[in-house]
Amino acid sequence: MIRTNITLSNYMNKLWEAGNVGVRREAFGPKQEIIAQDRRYTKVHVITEGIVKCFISDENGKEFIQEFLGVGMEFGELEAFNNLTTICSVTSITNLETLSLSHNLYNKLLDEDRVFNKLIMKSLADKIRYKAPRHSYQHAYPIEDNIIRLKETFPEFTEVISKKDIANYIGVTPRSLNRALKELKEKSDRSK
Amino acid sequence: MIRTNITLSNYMNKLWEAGNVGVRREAFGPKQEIIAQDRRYTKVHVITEGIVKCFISDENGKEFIQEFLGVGMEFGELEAFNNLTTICSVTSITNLETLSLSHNLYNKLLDEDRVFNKLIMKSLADKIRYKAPRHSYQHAYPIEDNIIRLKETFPEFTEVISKKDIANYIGVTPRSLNRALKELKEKSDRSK
DNA sequence: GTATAACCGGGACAAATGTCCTTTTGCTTG
DNA sequence: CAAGCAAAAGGACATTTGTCCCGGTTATAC
Repeated sequence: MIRTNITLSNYMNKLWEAGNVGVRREAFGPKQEIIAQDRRYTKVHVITEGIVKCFISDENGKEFIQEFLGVGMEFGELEAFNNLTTICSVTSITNLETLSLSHNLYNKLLDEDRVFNKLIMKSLADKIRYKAPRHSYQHAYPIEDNIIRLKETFPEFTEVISKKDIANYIGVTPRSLNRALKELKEKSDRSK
Repeated sequence: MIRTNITLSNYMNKLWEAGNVGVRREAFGPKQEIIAQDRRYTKVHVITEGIVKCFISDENGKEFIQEFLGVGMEFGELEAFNNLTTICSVTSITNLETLSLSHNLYNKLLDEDRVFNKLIMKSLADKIRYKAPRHSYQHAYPIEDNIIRLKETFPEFTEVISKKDIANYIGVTPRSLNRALKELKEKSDRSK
């Protein structure tokens, strides 16, 4: 549920420690908007500490959470390839630290640093791999099954992430999520 | 709805014409399974002619279509990065021609051919960019709106792609799709 | 030509989910 | 400690979507 990529954060830290000009450490408090949807930016971030949510919101203000990103995940990178506007907003959930670099430097590293190039290529491929089954599963199964599944992969999810965000992640309303949670609880109570 | 990437197919054709050893042209009839889910393969394909559907199926045989891929789109590439099993099946809808290359050659080209590397990087980034808003939209809006949207981006969709596939693409049952189509028709009839 | 099978389209009902709104809970702040 | 606020819970009803099944059409074989 919360994705990570330790290999990449390790590598970024190494670049930073090597004093690579242009790599900057940034820090944010919780609930800060680091990237807004439909805007242009010139930086890529790699998370070194904390969790963000990455979401699309529509005209009615509804949010649909794409992913929760943890240590080692990058964001803002898609726009480094094609100079388009962002499709997601990115907001910190916890305290956050990132290493950021400009599109220019990012592309330069991709060109000149094979290890970096490979890491980013894998990171992109993983994002694709991850998304496909998730959306498929969400469509095909009722809410309850999705919650059970979440609990399995990430038991502490309610402690870190708000109910509203979880609902937006599964793609249902908070009301429906509650209903499902209640029914799950009743079922487990009965079986005791 | 049917994704393409002409720059990539052009480049692949150039590689092929240059007699690049290991790039092979392959041809398939309609409804052939080129890749099956949860298997291992050692080839990457780039489409040079035709359309495929790329889908996940669950234990109950339900299909969820991830994308329709047209000329210039690649498939089987994710597994070249991490040697895992496939997450999607890929089946031809029309007659199909691809240029295929082994994982080895694919990775070699990524390493040695900067133009190729950049093209693939962009292609991966585009796949991510494309998926996010699609699933978001499908969740947030009723079936009817999704159909209207399909019609706008791809008016001839019913002629090429079967009803069942369209339903699986939107993530609803054929029954629901029919209902929505009927209501749309009635609405347009009334306004005449 | 007729029988048989496969394939829609759609009716009727059931189930899941959303909407709206009220109540409860827990936490912050003065 | 009380007041105020934001998040969470849930009741009541509406809407959407799924499930099951039937009847009609088209294709196919003999």
